[in-house]
Amino acid sequence: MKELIAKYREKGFKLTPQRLAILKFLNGNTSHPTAEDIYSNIKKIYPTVSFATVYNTLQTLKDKNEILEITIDPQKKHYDPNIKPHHHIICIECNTIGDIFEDYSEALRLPDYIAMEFKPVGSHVDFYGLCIKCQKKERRKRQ
Amino acid sequence: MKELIAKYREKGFKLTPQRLAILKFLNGNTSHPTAEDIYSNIKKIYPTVSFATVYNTLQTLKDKNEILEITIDPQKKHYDPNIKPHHHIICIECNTIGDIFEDYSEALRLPDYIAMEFKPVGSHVDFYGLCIKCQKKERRKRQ
DNA sequence: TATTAAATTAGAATTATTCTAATTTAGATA
DNA sequence: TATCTAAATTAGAATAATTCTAATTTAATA
Repeated sequence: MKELIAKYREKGFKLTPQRLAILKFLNGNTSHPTAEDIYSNIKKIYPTVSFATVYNTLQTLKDKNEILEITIDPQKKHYDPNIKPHHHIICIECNTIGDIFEDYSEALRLPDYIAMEFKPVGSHVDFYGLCIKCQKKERRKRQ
Repeated sequence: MKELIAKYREKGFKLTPQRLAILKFLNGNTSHPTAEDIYSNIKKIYPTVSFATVYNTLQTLKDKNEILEITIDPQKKHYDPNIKPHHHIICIECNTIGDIFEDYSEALRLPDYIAMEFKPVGSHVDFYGLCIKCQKKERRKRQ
């Protein structure tokens, strides 16, 4: 956490307690929280925190390339503090998101006809499926 | 268009003029319209059409597997009448979406550790990049 | 310690989407 | 062809996610 603080101060971040709480919450978090998730967690410690602060901080972190915004859930955005390029799988039942650390970039070549229209800068694979919990629920239902 | 009508009537669709206009608009459309795009287009012909009708029809079409909902633009959903599985590339400047007809499924194997947590049912690749128009704009800016 | 640019806040505004409940209508049936 | 009814349409309200506003506070520097 010490390094975290040093790191953000270095980047010109003004380190407020709210912001620090958000950073702490995100640090190493693999649950892909939404803004709402972050807000309600921080609110426990700083009951006056506002959504604006959460969104502002997320925006700043995005701008500084410290978090990824994940567009895989049709309902809302999720955030991921792991900025190493990776992919995701979302459960079509409960929307749980899992991380996939696998480099598919070699295989993901664009066909020529589209390379003429777009210059790619990156790619991301959305897998969708059923998480283990929802698989079990499905099985129970079917019996 | 004749077949289109027959096809939907077969499926138990009640064919109202508004709905028909939506079907017509979507048929063969590769622009990945949003609900708003569809609404404003239909409104030209049926000025009293409501968003509810557009969303209802989209929902029905989704249920009947006649269109795909695309979650690639963080701002809103896009719709695609091409239900053949394919992938997309979105311009990070103007949000234009292009289709990529390429089967990557062989390459997109899930690593074991995640296959234990999720049973995959599908996948979709989001490419992001710059469309040709925005590439040109960028070049102009840089000069 | 004073200064100030940046951050926080409550709450309003905006945008996308969904819901409601009254009305209309397509298509089946008599 | 007229009647019936379940399904579709509508205006507008409601909801949910996100962004904006403008007044206030504060972290970090000088």
